Amino acid sequence: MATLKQVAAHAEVSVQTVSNALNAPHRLRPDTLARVNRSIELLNYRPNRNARSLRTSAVELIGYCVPSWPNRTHLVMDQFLHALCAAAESTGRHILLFTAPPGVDGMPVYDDLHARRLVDGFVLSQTETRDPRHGWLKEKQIPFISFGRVWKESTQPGSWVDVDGAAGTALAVRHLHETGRRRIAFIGWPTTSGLAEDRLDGWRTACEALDLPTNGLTVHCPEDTLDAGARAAAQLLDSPQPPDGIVALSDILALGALRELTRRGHTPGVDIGVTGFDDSPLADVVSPGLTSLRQPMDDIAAELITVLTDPPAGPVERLLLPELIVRGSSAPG
Amino acid sequence: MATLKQVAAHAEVSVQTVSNALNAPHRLRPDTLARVNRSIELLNYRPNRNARSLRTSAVELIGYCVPSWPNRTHLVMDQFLHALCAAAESTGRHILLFTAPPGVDGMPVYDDLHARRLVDGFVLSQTETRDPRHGWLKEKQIPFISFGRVWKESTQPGSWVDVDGAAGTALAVRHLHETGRRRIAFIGWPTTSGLAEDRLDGWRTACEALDLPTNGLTVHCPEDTLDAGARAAAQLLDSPQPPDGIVALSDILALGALRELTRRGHTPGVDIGVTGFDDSPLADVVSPGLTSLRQPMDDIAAELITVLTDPPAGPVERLLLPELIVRGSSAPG
DNA sequence: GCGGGTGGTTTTAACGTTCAAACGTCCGCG
DNA sequence: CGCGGACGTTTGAACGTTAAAACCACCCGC
Repeated sequence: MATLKQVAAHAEVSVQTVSNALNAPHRLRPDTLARVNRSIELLNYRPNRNARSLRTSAVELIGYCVPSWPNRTHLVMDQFLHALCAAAESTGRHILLFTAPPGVDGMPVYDDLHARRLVDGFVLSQTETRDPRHGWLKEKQIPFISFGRVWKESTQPGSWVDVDGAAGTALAVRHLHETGRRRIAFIGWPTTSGLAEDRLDGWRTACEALDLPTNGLTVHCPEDTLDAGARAAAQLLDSPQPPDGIVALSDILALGALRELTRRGHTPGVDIGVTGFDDSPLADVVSPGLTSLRQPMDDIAAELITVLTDPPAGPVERLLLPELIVRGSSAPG
Repeated sequence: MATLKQVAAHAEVSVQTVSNALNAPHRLRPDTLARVNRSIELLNYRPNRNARSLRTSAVELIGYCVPSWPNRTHLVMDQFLHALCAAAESTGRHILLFTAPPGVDGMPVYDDLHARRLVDGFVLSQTETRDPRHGWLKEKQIPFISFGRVWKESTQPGSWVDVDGAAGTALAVRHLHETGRRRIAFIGWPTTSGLAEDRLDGWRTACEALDLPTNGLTVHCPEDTLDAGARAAAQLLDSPQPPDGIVALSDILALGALRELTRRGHTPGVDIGVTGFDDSPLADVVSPGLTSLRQPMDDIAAELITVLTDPPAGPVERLLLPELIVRGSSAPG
């Protein structure tokens, strides 16, 4: 494995000149630069990142705690990770994975990784209501950026990027309205979760803006399962004035609803329009396809990495819009 | 941030003695050790990993290329990643994520990460038929371990760990047989994929061992979607002698089959037993629950890390058994 | 012909750690 | 009493890189 020293010897310049050829090429005379580059090429030199990091004290690694939500399926994690990696790589950085206990118990792990200089900072996700990690990291002056808001706190420590769930469900409502639906229901989770409240708000606001009814058109499912979605749909369909559109908080709930509709002989997309959230791989794999709100993973990841690695003066608080992917469940072919 | 030097000054010993206190405590006199440890504690010292790696030329990081299979849903990736991280951490290592083009085009990325000493070695997954990566890495003497076999090669470069798909489907067949089924069908993929062939073999062998019929009881789906699974089930049910059990190659196909059964008024688990493969989160989220074969992720990950970080003399080739998780789709509760 | 830049290159030192060798002290043994 | 060895500790050097300062030509203007 070639080192700077060997390249320098080969190109008959000093070590520092080779270093400059890589980090500040404008400082070299063009012919020297060419000669050095030839030697680099010839010896197949690659800078040793450990030596560089030791000197500059920047490791160009970003920590990400691999999530393990026990009871919630995480169907788009691979998309997120891929986007995050790609965004990091576009700035010459990489993602380091680790595990940690949830909540404040995990903080020593974060601290240790940072103190031992394994990472420069962290990307947080799976943020929870009143997530303690943000305050802790801020306190310790460890760089981080949050994907997701710390709900129900008046002021949130640090910067965050999130998807505008309310705008998303509003988008779904308007789409269903445009395709002729006039009674649009919402299937969600209990509003103890900030995310659930956000998406519910969007649905309600959009309905009111369009003069659509909202009374008796919400069901809160205790869990995120197909059965729960199916039961919610059944409850709505059995009501005196059943809906002709359903906005679901998640793809899983939406798929459950679709199953119930099909079971009762309805044709999703024709009789009743249904939308989900997240555009998980499943949305494209069922029939009819499930209309769903895709989180703009590439934009999210790019923003996360930018803000983390090159932080502006003040805190960044950035909401991104999801995109409605229309499939057969709301507007057949 | 405290350094060895500062700890040494505080404990009134030399730098090397502090280093020894951490790496070879038996060399110190007990009272010196205690004194040094007190100083370490007091100054909250954490060794700088970059400096250590520079000296020892081992970074204790393992590269893993974040998969992006375009048309195949990867529902258990989060489980795998979590297990892999945990296994790495139990040996003081971590996982570094990266992206790379598929096949041989991605190899420069692997090479670069290794040459620049960002990683010590790699864990490969998403191995394909005649995967070129193994030979390439072996050639370059870059350490790696494969999760998954390179199918259809007589000899595979390097060590691998894999799940015994044939044993899995055989397990499913015997389970369905024990619960009284006598015509057990198989829904799979075209046998161009080694994995598909493996699981098909297991089904066939088990059926033959039990004197069960196999003729006209296989369907090969071109894609891994719910619809494909549903169509396959329909085709089987429409045949002159319909099956009373279905072993599916994937959870997705199994769920498609379940949907078709329900649609036709059958009761899965009672009339017909169905099993899937992978025990994805969905298996537990549908009703009735889907009986499925769980890959022993923790064992797989532990084995991968062990073989990679502490390789035995010869190549390791290790098949692990999946575990049958019985739910309502095969044996209602 | 001489002070003052300027552009290009080299020298020196440092980042924080570990390895290998040197060192000093104490002990047992002949 | 002196010598070899074991034990515990320190010294010196090195890992591969970059920041900062020093250096050296060379050119310019007066």
